[in-house]
Amino acid sequence: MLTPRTKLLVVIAGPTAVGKTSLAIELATKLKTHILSCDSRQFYRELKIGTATPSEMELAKAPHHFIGNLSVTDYYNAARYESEALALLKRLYQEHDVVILCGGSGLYINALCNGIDELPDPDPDLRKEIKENYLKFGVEYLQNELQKLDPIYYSRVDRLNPNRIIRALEVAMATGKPYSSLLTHRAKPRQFRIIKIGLFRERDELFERISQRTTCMVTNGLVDEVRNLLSFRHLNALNTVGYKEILNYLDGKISLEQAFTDIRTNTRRYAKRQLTWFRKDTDYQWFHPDQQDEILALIESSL
RNA sequence: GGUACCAUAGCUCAGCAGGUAGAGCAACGGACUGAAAAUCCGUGUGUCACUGGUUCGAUUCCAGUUGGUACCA
Repeated sequence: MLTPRTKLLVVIAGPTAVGKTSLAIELATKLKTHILSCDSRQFYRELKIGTATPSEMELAKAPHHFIGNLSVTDYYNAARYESEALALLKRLYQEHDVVILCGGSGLYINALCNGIDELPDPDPDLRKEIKENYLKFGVEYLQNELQKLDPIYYSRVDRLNPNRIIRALEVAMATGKPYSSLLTHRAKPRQFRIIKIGLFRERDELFERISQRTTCMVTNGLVDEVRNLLSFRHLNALNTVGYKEILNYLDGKISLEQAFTDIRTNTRRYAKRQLTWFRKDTDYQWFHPDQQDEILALIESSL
């Protein structure tokens, strides 16, 4: 008796500039399948150069999804990604046994693999109001409100992180329930199996690649890309490594040379945070990006 | 060649009237549930250039050596 073949999601994750894109394309070509990008900034079609979005040539080699699918003016979040990616996977699995998820946004990868709790999207007016009070009365205001509305979360949250508390407050105010009571910390069941592959390079090697990629972005016209986005500078999508620094330059706050240096530094820090995130997920099996054959063998043995 | 000054963390530099040292930046570690390339927390990582001398004790004082900078030749 034949058992139905279970579908497989291959997660290719790792720090920025490690070489995820080209490996994913190679794998997708060999497995004749699609790539779901999971990069919270490559969603935005206006952010191309500074986010190292795959080139037209690369995109042509394998079907990609979630690249340039949004405008910087669109609102988006990890929960939406979860439902959209799940819906897309359902379709793709009708014709493919394996699909590749490729990206460096840990929260979004988790949202797809484990699910994210059902919480309300932020109400912009409410968020604005809380934020104004925060700016007026400081983080103590946030802490006091949280202690009243959700003492449990208050006891364990990082109380100096305004974003965390603002989110907890807006959920508590919108639902009338403590934020902590809505978090299940339970993984949602999935109709497919998942293998997680982490890509790793020595720090020196990674930093060298970051440095070279930054030089490349500049040559490819990053400054012009940012200049064309000046009217969108207040949007969250522009709060991104590569864009913030060039904005500082265009504002005359720093030299162009300094902006490049800052991009390199901030990209290294971003890579470090990504590594911290992925390291704690013990499901990852780590490979050097050159170990394509080993990775392919692992995937095929899982099919 | 002479004179002066300098040599302390990856970098820029404090400091010690003698009791083995500390800031900023960088770096490193961590947190993370609708902002996540975001946001936030933590950590000094050192042959105090080298070799001697004085001293109970030298990174600190003295001499020499090496390297650097400036000026004079």
